[in-house]
Formats: sequence, structure tokens, C-alpha cells
Amino acid sequence: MIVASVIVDVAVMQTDRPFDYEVPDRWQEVIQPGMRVVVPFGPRHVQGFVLDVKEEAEIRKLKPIVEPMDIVPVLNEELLSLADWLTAESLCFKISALQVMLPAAMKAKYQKFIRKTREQSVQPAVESLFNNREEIPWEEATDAGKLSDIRKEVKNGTLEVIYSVKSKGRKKTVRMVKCTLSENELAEIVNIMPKNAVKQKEALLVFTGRTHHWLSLKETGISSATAKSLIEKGFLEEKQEEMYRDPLGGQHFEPDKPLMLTENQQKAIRPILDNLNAGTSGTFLLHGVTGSGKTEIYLQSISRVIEKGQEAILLVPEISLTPQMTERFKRRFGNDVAVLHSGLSTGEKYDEWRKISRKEVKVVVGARSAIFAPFENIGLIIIDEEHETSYKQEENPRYHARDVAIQRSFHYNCPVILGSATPSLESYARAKKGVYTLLSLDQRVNDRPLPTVDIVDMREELREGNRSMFSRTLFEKIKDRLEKGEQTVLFLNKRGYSSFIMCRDCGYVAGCPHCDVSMTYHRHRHQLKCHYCGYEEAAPYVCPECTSEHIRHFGTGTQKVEEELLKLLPEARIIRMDVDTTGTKGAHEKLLRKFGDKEADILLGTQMIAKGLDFPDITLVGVLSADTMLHLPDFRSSEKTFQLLTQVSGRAGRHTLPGEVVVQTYTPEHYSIQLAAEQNYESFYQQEMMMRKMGGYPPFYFLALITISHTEAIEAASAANKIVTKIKPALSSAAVILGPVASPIARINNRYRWQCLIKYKREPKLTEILKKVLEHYTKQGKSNGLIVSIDIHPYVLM
DNA sequence: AGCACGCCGACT
DNA sequence: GTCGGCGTGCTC
Repeated sequence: MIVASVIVDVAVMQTDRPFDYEVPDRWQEVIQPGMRVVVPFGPRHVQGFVLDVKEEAEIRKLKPIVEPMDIVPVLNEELLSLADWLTAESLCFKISALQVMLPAAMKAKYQKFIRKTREQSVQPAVESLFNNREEIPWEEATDAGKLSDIRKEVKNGTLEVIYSVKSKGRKKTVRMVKCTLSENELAEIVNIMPKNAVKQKEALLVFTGRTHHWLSLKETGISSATAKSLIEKGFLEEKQEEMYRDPLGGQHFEPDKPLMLTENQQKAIRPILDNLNAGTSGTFLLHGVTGSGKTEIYLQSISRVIEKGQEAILLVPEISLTPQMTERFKRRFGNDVAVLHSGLSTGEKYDEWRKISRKEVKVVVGARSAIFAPFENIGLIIIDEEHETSYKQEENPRYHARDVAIQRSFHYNCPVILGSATPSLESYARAKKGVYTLLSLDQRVNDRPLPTVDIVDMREELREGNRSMFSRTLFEKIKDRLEKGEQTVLFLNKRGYSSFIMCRDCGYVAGCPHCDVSMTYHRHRHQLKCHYCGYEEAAPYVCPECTSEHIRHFGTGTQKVEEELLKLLPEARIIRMDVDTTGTKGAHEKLLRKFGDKEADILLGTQMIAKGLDFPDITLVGVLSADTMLHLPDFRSSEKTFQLLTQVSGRAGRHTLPGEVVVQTYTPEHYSIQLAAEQNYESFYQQEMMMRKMGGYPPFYFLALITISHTEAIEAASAANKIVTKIKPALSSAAVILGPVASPIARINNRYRWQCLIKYKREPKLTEILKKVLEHYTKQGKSNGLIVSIDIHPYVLM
């Protein structure tokens, strides 16, 4: 017997192993590892992934596979073994590892129906539900309170429950029609048709001179009713043809030519090309200051890869996947590029994925999950802005795209390029140790000078009576740019500055009733929303604690900055970019285009404007408060501040006009601010490495974070204690366990959260130990409402 | 996760 | 006596 071993789509510990199924004779030539199948699982049907096809089963009684969901495997052998690696590395369920590799459109959609087995009588009460339909949704019956009646009928065999499994996404199709008649027949039939069949005659005449040609129904202009009757008469034939959705709206891209590389760029690209020619794996860290032409190096390296007949993946942070970037790749590589990012609809992502899978493209440009692009001959993987934290997925499987990239490069013996102006300490340290090859681009293309940076001490401003959010220096410079017709970018570090509601009399802050966080104020709807659990409520007009009316929204949101700016400079044309103004599809691009067309003087925004902005007339960048994230309880806060300031400063003076940057801060002496102003990465690295060494943080130690949550605080705390006592003796003496302590966010969604942080250098047995912990606490009966989650190499410690 | 099976309180 | 509550255990 042919047997398939299948991972089923049930993400719990108990089912996190393969189940064997019989492969029915009719599928024996079809079913292969890497395919999705529908299998019976208990009383229902679920989606599953075939891992293996074999001759013998582990157990005797096997159920047969219901049907395959794919014609060809959706995961190749390499991706299947990558899923093994991912499962082991991130301690996730196998099914999660498999699913993360595919577009959301390929996740299963489950529906439950009830159907009458024969025309036999069912109780009138049930009969009435059907209302002449063949089958009705399960929910419809249970909502009507007929559950017990239905159970009875099912037992009698007069009703059956149908479990349907479908893919979520659909291929887009067009209706094609063809005239089956010869030219002569067509003319004849038009003649003998009844006079009143005007539409049908018209329709047939469309095919004059092109019978037996497939035409899209839409093109012919024939209505679907007309088509239907002509098909019934046998004059037309129809079919559905698959087509791709076009996220770029038919845009045409003018092809461009590779640019001449500077001496600096040539020196940097040489080792990469050598490596490509040799066909060996290896990781390069391309450290290039902003504006040093990293992208051109990417483009030319990829060109080489395509020449070799291989494929390339370029990852960019979600936020910088701007039309500008896409355009550059489309112009260089034309239709050989697939683009994958969150701006696409589920269907569009599905289409891009299929283009990749069918090898219709050579290059993928995409955000984090594009690292799983189903290529089979990868020649190069590039991660741009490698320091970006968005490359780490914060839900299961908790993977870092950088690690996946390197893992895949081992399989394909291809190089990986990590590019950044401000590399993560981890990567830079590895480059210094020789684990990665360091390539430096320390000059801007055309030797444009870096912008001058002014650090303004906001405490000083306050002391001198300036209570506005603009320092005098910044304000003067903005005014100056307005007069000269040059552009300004104002950057607000929104994290730590979310607008919340506070009572000025008693200090009450509106918090989420289910989580220990303050809620964010949304002005347009006068609503408060919790970003952790999604809870929403109307914002109060009086303080619920002291009934004072002096309750208002606090913190400097972009809206507030805009208001104040308009008060001070009424003539300024401002574009505000934040979650509120970029919510709709394409809004992001539209606003940027507007700014690029000089329809505004000032661009005001959050993180999202820190990257990729490249307009010639930006000569001033203002950072309204540089240190908001500096005081977060996060060992990476200095690094993030340095990166952000460097990044933002890079927006100014990229072309002929020189740029200026004003950085406002309450802690001007902080090294991350000072050194960002000097654009001195090397010194920052040295200084920050010292801090990390003292604190015992990466890159000197690895981290693993265990979070334990329960609806009762005591339960969470005691379980956390137990876990620590269990783990401690199993680790070497070099490992450090911090905690257990209550999480910085002590409660989310009414669950109390405790955590412990493990710092370690070399613990070969760690994942095994942690897996045991997970297994222990997910065993039913033992878990008793406890949820344990483990994040290896965490980025968010809350 | 679902779902069935099974064993105890309030109803026709 | 039965309906239905949710504890326990299984799914090839």
C-alpha cells in the first residue's frame, strides 16, 4: 500500500506530528511530498501537508486521503527541510512552519454544512430550515436552536454533516468565448435567426472573420445572458482562463541601464562577484553610509545572478518598500520581478507567489516573508537595511529573516548580502570577527557632503521661555526654507509618544480595562483604542475619576504638531503622514508624490518617512524629539535611536543642494545622539559594545524569553517560578536567568503575564530543555489555563 | 482545535 | 426517566 505521512492543520502540541494516510489508487501518480491534501481527521476534514510518501505505515487502520489540493507540490524538498530547521530553531509547531512559507491565500478555509441524505422525511422543524435548499450552513441550523434535532437526524442517517476544506484565495479568471461555427455557417445562421433575436445576431457578427478564436467575453461586449443562450444553442463555447491580477495598474516602466560604479563601489562589489562566480556560500555585511549607492550594487549583483541563470531574493523592510524602490527594480529587470509586500491584497500576493513558483520571474523584492520565495536555484539573497527589527516575526514561528536567509544560502551555496548604513551590533560584531565579510562604502556617490547636524537642547529652550515644540533654531530654519522654496521634513518619533487621554486635575489616564496599557486616542472618531487587545470605547468628556472637565488628549501626536505649525506658519503647506492619513490603499504613494511634485513645503511624519525618501529639494530635516525611545526599557534603545537619527539625517541634501539637520533633544549629551550627529558609526559601535558587555546582552550573550500568562496572577507567577527552578539546573553555570518577574506589560487581554529572560553563550541543550517545558505545560490537564510562549533571540522584551 | 463520549443535576 | 452541562481524551 502507498502511504502518505501528513502534517495536519491543527496547531496544538498533541497533533504536532505526522499522521499516516492511505493514498487511493487513483492518486498514486499524483500525491507527492510538499503537496496540500484534504484528509479526514476525527469526524471532520482538514488540510494537511504531505511530508513523505512511503510503502509501509506505522499503524494498521489507515484512512484514505480525501483529495489533493494541488496539482504540483507547493513546497519543494529544500523548503520542506527548511521547515524542519525552522521548527527546531523557533520551537514552533511544524504546521506553522509550513504555513508561513505560503501566501495567506493558500491557508485552508473550513465550512460545515448539513445536507439531507435522501428525499426522505426529516422532522418538519428541520425541514423548514432547508427551505428547498440542498444544503445549509451549520451555523444557520445551530443559530436557530435546532442542534439537538439535527443530532437526532444525523444519528438516523437522514441528515449528514459535510466538512468542506477549501483554499482561501482564488485564482482570478476571465471568461473566454469562441464561436464554433465556420464563417459560412455563421452568416447563414445570422440570416435565419428570428427577427427579435437582435442581441444574439449582433453577438455572432462579432466573430465574423475570427470564428474559432478565443476572445474574452468582456472584450466582445456580449452580455452574459446573450452568451448563455448562444452557448446553449451550441454556437459558442466558453472556458475560464486563469489570469494574474495587476497590482501596478498597467504601469509601464522605462528600462534603465546599469550605472557606472564609483571606485568605492567597485571595490565593494568585487568580492561579491568573485563569490558568485565561484558558487560558494558566504555572508557579506555591506556597510555603506546613506547615499553611498548600495542599491546599485544590489542591482548589478543581481544582474550577474540572472546571467548565470539563477534567481535572487531581495528583502526590504516593509516600510521602505516604496514605489520608488519597486520602480527601480522594475526598470532594471522588467517582467523578471515579483513584488511581495503587505500593500497587496491576498489575491495579488497569491498571484505574485505563483509567478515565482512557476519560475516566471527571476527576482523577488519583498518584505520579511518573501525569504520563503519558492525558487529552486537561488544565486543570491540580499537583505537591505539588515538592522531593521521588522525582519523578526513576532508571532509563531518567531523567525528572523536573516537567519533563514543564511540557512537557505547553505543549501544553494550562494552568497548573502546584508546591507545597512547602521548595521545591527550583532552583524557588525560578526563581521569584525570574520564570520561575515565586511565591505565598506564610506563615501557618498559624487562625494556629496553629509548634512551638517545641529543638536538643540530643549531644556535650554524651556529655560529661556520657549514652551513650543519647536526650538528657535528649528523654527528659523523652517521659515528660511519656506522663503527659499526648499522643502523640509519633520520627523516625530511617535513610539513613546502615542496620544493618550489624561485628566489635568487628578492625573487619571484612560487605560484599557483588559490590559495594563494606556489606550490610544483617535481623534477623528473621538475613540480610545487598545493596541494590544483591540478594545475600543468612546473617549470621555469628563474625567471618570474626578468628574473634571479638564480631561484631554495628551502627548505630541503628528496632528498636534501640524496644528501648532499651522498656527505659527499659516502659509506653510503641510503633508502629514501617519497611520491616520495613510490608512487607505495607495495613500502613502499619493502623499509622497504630492510632496515630490512640490505641492507642499513640509512633510511631517513618523517612522514611515525615515526611509527611502529621496527628493532633491529637501534641504532641512528636523527631528522633533530625538530621545523619546531612549528611555524605553529595552537594551536596544540606544541602538535604535542611533539608527533612526542616522537614517533620518540621510534624507537631507541628497542632491545638489546641501542639507541641514536639526535634532531636538532633552539629553543632548547621550552618546547615541552625539555620535549619530557625527555620523560616526564606528565610535557608536565601540561605545555600545561596551554597554552590552557590561549589561550582558547581545552580541555577548544570546537571549531566550519565556512568557507565562494566566487569568490569575498567582497562577502565572507560581508557574513562572516552577519553570525557572526546572530550567536552572539543566543549564551550564555560564548561563544567567533573569526573573521570573512580572512583564513590563503585566496584563494583556485579562491575562496576567510573567516572564524570565535567559542569557547564554553556549547551551547546546537549551532548545531541547525549552521544548520539554512547552510540552509539559501544554499537556491538557496540566496546563490548567496556562499559556507558555518562548521567543528565542527576542526583539521585544515586553 | 474540534468533536465525541461519558457521567451528574433540573426538567417534561 | 431524559436533556444537557462541561471534564477527558483522541484524531492516522
